[in-house]
Amino acid sequence: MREPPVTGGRSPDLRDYETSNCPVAGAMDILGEKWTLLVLRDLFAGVRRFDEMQARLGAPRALLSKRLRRLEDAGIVQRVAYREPGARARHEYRLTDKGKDLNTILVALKEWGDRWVNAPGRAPTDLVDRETGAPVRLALVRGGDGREVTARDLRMVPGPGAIPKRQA
Amino acid sequence: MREPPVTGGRSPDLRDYETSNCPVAGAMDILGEKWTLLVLRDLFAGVRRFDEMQARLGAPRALLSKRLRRLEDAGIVQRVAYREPGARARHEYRLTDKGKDLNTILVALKEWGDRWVNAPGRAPTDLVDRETGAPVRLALVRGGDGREVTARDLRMVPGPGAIPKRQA
DNA sequence: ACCCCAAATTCATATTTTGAACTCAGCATA
DNA sequence: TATGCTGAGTTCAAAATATGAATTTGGGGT
Repeated sequence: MREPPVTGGRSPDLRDYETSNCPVAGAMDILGEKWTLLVLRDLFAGVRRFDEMQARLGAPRALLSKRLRRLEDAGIVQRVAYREPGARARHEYRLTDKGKDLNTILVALKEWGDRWVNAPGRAPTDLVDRETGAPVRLALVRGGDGREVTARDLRMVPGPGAIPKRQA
Repeated sequence: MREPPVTGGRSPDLRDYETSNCPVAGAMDILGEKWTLLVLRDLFAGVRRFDEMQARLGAPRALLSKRLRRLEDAGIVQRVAYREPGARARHEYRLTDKGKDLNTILVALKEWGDRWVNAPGRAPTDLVDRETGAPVRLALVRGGDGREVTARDLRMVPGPGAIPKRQA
């Protein structure tokens, strides 16, 4: 009756566990509001000032303000004071380590968008190795030997934090 | 005046290009509505029926219905007819290739959530290699030799589809 | 003919988002 | 001392979305 999941083997069935501590849900709780991931895209692209971000996004100023505050509260961005010569002190937004660690999420979105949304071979940006200039991409790798595996080799199993449902 | 982006080198500045064809924006346009990525999480976990999904998510039925239709229209899920013995024909939702390719996005969200949202070392699921059982993770790899690189080695440069802004 | 079930749809109420206008603080200029 | 400018917001009314409960739909089984 229960058919195997896309990412999974025969058993155990992931559906027999609680979703309350799901890390995807936890991440989406912070990142899932409208504009938030695009704000982060801009931060990764080096945009740090409110007005520049607002102009690029076209988001309502009130929303942008709200989102930046939420990201600050979550420890993803940090307000940093700066002063341009002959202007008063202001502040800009910078990614914290927790924020920079969102990198793979943005890269994954970019790669999927490049493959399925835009015209093929017309990506507006490329990711390259800083030293060699060789293209860089996201891949699933096996711990230990660091060998690449395909999505079909992947299996999801209950981890140390899995919470079984009563009455499966 | 322009400070270097987090992911980038000295120049060219990515902010001098249009954002209209941004693949992240394109992806978020489809995936960015409330519940959508959690629906996909469930589909990856093997949930295929409307009611089971609704019960797990706690989302309003109307929304879930709307989201599934949108994912179907986008070619990410497919309605497939099935019949359980002694019941009438129904249909279930399955990921298409385009949908399965969202895998890395979900894995990236999972990994970030595991690192920053949940209690350390208490991930509810582990990703393992189907054959060896070895842990699998997402990594940035260099094309050609397939060597892993760090986020600090990464640089974003304008690609073939980059559209310069007038009057930079 | 009547009941059950999965898969929705409807509808009234809440919450969010939008866009334009307004505020605020401090430097510059007169 | 007043006036203006600029970046970074806040306010507010209208529009769009989300919520949750109740209802509908289309078969099949008894």
